[in-house]
Amino acid sequence: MKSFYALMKEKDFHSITTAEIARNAAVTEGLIYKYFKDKKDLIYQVLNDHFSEFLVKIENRAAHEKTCAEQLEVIIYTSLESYAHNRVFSKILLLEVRNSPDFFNSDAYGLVRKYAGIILGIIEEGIKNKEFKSDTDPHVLRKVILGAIEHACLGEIIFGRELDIDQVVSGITNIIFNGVSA
Amino acid sequence: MKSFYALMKEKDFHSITTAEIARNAAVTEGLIYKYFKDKKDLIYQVLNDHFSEFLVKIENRAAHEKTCAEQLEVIIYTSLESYAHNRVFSKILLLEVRNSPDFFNSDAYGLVRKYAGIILGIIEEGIKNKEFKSDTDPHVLRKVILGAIEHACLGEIIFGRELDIDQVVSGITNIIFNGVSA
DNA sequence: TTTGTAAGTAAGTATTACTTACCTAAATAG
DNA sequence: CTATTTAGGTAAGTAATACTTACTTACAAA
Repeated sequence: MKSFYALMKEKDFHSITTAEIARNAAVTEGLIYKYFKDKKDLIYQVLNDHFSEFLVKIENRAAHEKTCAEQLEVIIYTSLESYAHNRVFSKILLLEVRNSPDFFNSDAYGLVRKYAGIILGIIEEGIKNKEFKSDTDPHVLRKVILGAIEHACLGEIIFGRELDIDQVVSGITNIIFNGVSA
Repeated sequence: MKSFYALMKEKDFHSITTAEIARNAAVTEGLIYKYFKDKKDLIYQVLNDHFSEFLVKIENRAAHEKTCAEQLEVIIYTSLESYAHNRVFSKILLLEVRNSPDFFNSDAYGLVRKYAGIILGIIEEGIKNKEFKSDTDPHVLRKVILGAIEHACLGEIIFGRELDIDQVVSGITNIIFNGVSA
């Protein structure tokens, strides 16, 4: 996993060969298949590890905020920060696994659902306690938040562009909470 | 291209073989490489065709709206509609091409940039004519819009879930224009 | 009538994900 | 203290598949 992770820093999944992973880890190719079902399984497990850590961070930080708006803001911040600081993690999650159907049966996808569930819970709570407008569609708001987070990272992941996290977070939250209509 | 397109309806890019594409088109494998640099080039050209049509539709419809808000709304609507009605198109664009660096040198990517440019132009116009708040960050607003559109389609693309376009469009525009804070 | 070019084929080749059969060492159980 | 299971590891395959090469055919234009 370490060897594969290191290779993912430099190139995309498809152009990393199993021979390369093995050589880099100073083992033989066959050994990979003692621990992983196939090459894809390897990427899922790496993702799983990083997503676990990420989730813990999210939950801890959100627990320290009182309003739902603040909780959402800290989740947006933490997500952008994690994606930006760990390019391999975000590369895997946003570019490499979505096109393979079996990802959606993996443990890693279970964590993604948990993450999405936390956000939905906060939104619903915010509507219930009148913090958010009652006509807000919780699922759509979640789509907007997740979509904004993911799209905001793409430039960084793909082109290596620097991302000004504070600026983007305040931009996103400002739009979502207050809207842009004058 | 037709043969490949038909196969993309049923399976993902990686599990479609060149042999299959050729057989399905009643030609030999070698012929593919007379017209396309490699397998990836085939997908880029299919995407390019569909994106061209999509762009025309976007531009036509937006031209009929007067306010910038209405223009953005019709773009969101048309994007969701196109993605939802053409699963292969959206599968290619959102799941299959982003992980290959050479996509970003393709003609198809040029069209994506044009699309993004149109949206940015409308946002900037809206800020200039005071339709949108002056502190709106145009690039961030665009990220939110594109992210929301793309994320909204993922469930449909990946799991084949039905998407209620009108509901999602009004949900997204309501959030973006008016915000969710009570 | 010649020639250049576009459309097409058949039979490769190299790469690469994955498998199989085997080996070794160290726990663990009787 | 021995016997046996099991975890860690290897070497040498194999099948599949993206892509290449050298050749053929048809036909439009010079």
